[in-house]
Amino acid sequence: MQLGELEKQVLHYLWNAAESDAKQVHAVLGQSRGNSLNTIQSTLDRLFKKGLLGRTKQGHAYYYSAKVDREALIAKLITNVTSDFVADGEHSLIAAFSSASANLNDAQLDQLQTLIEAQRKLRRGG
Amino acid sequence: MQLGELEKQVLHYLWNAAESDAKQVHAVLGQSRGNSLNTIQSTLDRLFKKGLLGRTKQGHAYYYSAKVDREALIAKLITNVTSDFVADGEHSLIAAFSSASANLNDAQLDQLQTLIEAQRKLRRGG
DNA sequence: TAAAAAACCGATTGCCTGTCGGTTTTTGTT
DNA sequence: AACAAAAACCGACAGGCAATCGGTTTTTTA
Repeated sequence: MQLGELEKQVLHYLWNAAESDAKQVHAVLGQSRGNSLNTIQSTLDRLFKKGLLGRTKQGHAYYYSAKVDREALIAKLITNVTSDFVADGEHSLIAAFSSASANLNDAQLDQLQTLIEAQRKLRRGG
Repeated sequence: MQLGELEKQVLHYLWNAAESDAKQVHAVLGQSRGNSLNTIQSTLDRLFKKGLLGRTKQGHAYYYSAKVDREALIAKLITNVTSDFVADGEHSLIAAFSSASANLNDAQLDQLQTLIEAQRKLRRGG
């Protein structure tokens, strides 16, 4: 699943704003980019069809909100883009880590360590 | 940088085979897919232009070989696809892990832990 | 130097995002 | 119910990229 520039901007917007209708998104993004309201509408619709946004009709218009948060999207994109290169049973994140660990600095390594510890604690039931 | 299906297959092939010319790649991949030799040639050329393959002329034909290994490619793809969603100083893998950690089983958690440890060891110089 | 092999060029198809105009449907209001 | 306004929906076109080759040029080799 490929994300275009406008699609990314819309996602960013919806991660920081309350659920919005096309008009509102257009007021913020479309204006500066010179897009028509229709363009924003199409983009919202495409993102909805991709499962990245949810929507409910409120009053007269659809209100859109992000269905996946930023972290989940990142995880999803990583899985998508790497799945053809990781073996069965191998978790893409782990494969990814083996590939990229050298690019993490010490602080980031610590951070990951902490996250793992937190996850373990959760599983121990505490 | 978007990779097509054939491009991925070619990369896979070249990770496991000695450097090959278009003819050889075609013999293995093109045959089964019903591609013409030209198609394979174009694909090799595209991958070369993308910097993913290297090539040298030996005898009468170019011999191609992978210029990036699987792990490096995975890392590159991850960076590409996530860069618009991670802040400066943040690493996409860590963001991804925050959201996906719950999906890893205990063994995978251990595996990651081990990889981190290995990376630390490397940095200590041993 | 001529035949064979390979490289290179250009064109077409198909898919996806961006972009909207125009039409239909929905909604809210007399 | 009728109508105007708002929004959704449809369809079309442009631009970019991978896949796909036919055909021509260049390079090799015999």
